[in-house]
Amino acid sequence: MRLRRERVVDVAIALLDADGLDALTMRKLAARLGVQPGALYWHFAGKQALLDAMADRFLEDFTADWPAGSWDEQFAAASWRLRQVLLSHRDGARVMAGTYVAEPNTVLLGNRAIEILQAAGLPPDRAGWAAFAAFHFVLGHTIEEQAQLELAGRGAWEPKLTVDGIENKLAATAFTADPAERFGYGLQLFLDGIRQQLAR
Amino acid sequence: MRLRRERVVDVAIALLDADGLDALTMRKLAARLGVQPGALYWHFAGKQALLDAMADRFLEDFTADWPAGSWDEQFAAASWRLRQVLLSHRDGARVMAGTYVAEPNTVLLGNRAIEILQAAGLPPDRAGWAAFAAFHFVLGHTIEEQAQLELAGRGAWEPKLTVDGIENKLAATAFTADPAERFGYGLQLFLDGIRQQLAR
DNA sequence: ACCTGAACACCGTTCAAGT
DNA sequence: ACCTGAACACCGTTCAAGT
Repeated sequence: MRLRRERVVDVAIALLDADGLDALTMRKLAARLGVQPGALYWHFAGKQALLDAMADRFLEDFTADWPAGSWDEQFAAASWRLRQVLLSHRDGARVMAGTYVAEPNTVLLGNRAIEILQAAGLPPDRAGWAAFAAFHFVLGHTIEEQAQLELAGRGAWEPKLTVDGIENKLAATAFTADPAERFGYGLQLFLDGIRQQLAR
Repeated sequence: MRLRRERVVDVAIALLDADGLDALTMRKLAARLGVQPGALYWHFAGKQALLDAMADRFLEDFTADWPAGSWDEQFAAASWRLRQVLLSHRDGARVMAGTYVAEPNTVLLGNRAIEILQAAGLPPDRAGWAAFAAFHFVLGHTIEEQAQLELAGRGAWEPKLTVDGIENKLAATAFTADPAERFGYGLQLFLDGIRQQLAR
């Protein structure tokens, strides 16, 4: 069968969803594929290359059905959707954060984001920087959101609201509120900032 | 000597700066301390606890000499300084990104950021969410900045400006421009967003 | 072209026992 | 209180050799 490379990514993602990123090893993956560990290195240069392929798979068909509307509606919808895609795979955000933007679907998404912002009126380079900043926010937020999910799922979960006798305000606001509400607020902050830039 | 725990962190950071995060292993650290690997587990519950302590050390004296000025000047200055601190240690941003906000200096910094934004006029919870969003931006930006430094230092560095025949616009804008300029732009976007919120 | 067998050079962590 | 000795249960990666 000539569909090996794709199947490796399929099973790797299944393993990720089941056991998490820390438990995703080349050896376990090989075992599940009924193959020797070394065989994987014919298909992928190394573990990171496999992770890159997995992250890119997350974004499959992402740009295919793109949201309609004004530039800020499109940008907001895409951001919400990216968060959703990352949340739909265990440790999804952490996987994506470790990759470099060089795989096809990732490039397509980045280009699309830049085009939206350019069409809105931002200069090309600023559009790129803004897209990057937004990407960092979504990743950072979702990594932390999933980290909380892991901790909650693994039992022991006390937010540590005071440390060394001083109040942990960041923890208090972050762990109490609804993650989606927090995400929406950060996104709004970002969009307001771009609008302000456009007004200049 | 009763200063063991602190010395472990000292040497761990020295090892990080010299060889990078991937080469920082408990066994190498133990060897450099002239001790058996197992000995480290008397001082730290595990490797992550050591990493947490290292990240918190990065922020030592951070809140001690806090910038003066209006709320946005203070916030901007603190952001620039955080980036600088992370850049001053190899893989510094990646180390900090892996930790949870529960160590003393990290908590102090988070609280300070929230207080600034609250004094500016943001409600307590919004101040926390905004501080988190800013933190995510700084970390995300600096991780990627250091990833580029690693790649550049390790030789092979061609930005891959096209992939599968399509242009990689994100890479083009991100790898061409001055990182500090990009950082400043993202920060401005963020501050503009907060000002917009305050105006409502 | 694709995989096996078998090795190399490591890891983090635990824990009885020592001092 | 702090560390040793020694083990346990793994890792990612390479590469000749097979088919």
